[in-house]
Amino acid sequence: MANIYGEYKVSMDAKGRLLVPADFCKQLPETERTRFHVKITKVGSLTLYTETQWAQAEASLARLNPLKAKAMEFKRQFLDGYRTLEVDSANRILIPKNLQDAAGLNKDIVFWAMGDQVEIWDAARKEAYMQSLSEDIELTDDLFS
Amino acid sequence: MANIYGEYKVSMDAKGRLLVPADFCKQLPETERTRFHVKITKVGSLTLYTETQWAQAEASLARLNPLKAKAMEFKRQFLDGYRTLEVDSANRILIPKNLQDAAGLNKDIVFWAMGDQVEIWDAARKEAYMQSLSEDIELTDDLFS
DNA sequence: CACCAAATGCCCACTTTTAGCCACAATTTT
DNA sequence: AAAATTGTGGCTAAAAGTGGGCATTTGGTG
Repeated sequence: MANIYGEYKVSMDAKGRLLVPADFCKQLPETERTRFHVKITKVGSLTLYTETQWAQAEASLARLNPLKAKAMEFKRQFLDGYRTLEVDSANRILIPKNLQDAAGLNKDIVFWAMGDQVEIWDAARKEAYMQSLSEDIELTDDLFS
Repeated sequence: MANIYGEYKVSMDAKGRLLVPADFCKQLPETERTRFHVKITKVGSLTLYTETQWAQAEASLARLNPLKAKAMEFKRQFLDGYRTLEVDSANRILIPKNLQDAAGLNKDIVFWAMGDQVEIWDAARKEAYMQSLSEDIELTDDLFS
């Protein structure tokens, strides 16, 4: 999977539709441009998965042992606030109300591709979040896997 | 990677395009002249990466452990305000609006190559920044790694 | 189970932005 | 001083981005 990068501003319309930025889209293989998967994150944004990325996540979930309570709890936690989104004829995705609310989305939205990870943020909320990280994080060995 | 040096004045046009100074360009291998990577810095300028430099940064990012919150925070901090820029037929790069704003770019811009690091500054802002460093910084041992 | 309101899908039309040119001014080289 | 290179600005067609109408579906409610 080629990594994709970039921060793109888009505006959400009254119906909750977001344009998938053209530059962003072009970085994806043709086949990955018509459907996405989103999920609420712990930090108040949405994560966007491509079809392939989601397939991987799904495969992991499938391997969980259904007889283990903890495993099922993990699954519920992981899938809380998950949706599949189809891209419309004008290259937009419709964000369901509950996800809009969870991520505090207003008009100004940021599409943020960070390699293997894509996030959708309310512009103001991202601003605030970045502020909260204000001091520099040191890059120490233990941050690597 | 050959180090490159020099400070070049360029002017940004109404569309936000910056000429990549010819002298600067010539110091780069042919293959590194068609695409650059930029990122907002903490001091209010932009950092320019060549393709190879970026590839290195990317490789480091890829090694971060996605399960560590701190690591992901670092990643977000690092990639805040990042974009890939293509060079146009007249050797210019188009600086996206949000980066222009973040770096306070007006008409007079400075391209500043400092060896392994290239920065893009608004001329006035650089002036002010250099002023703010007014007294000499002593070169003590602890400044080395 | 019939109704209503909200949410969604689908389509079209309009506005804004941008990529890709081209022309030319300024500077340097021959 | 002619020619080549470098730097600047602007035009235009095409693409990107935005907004709204209306039909259909969904889910809740009396």
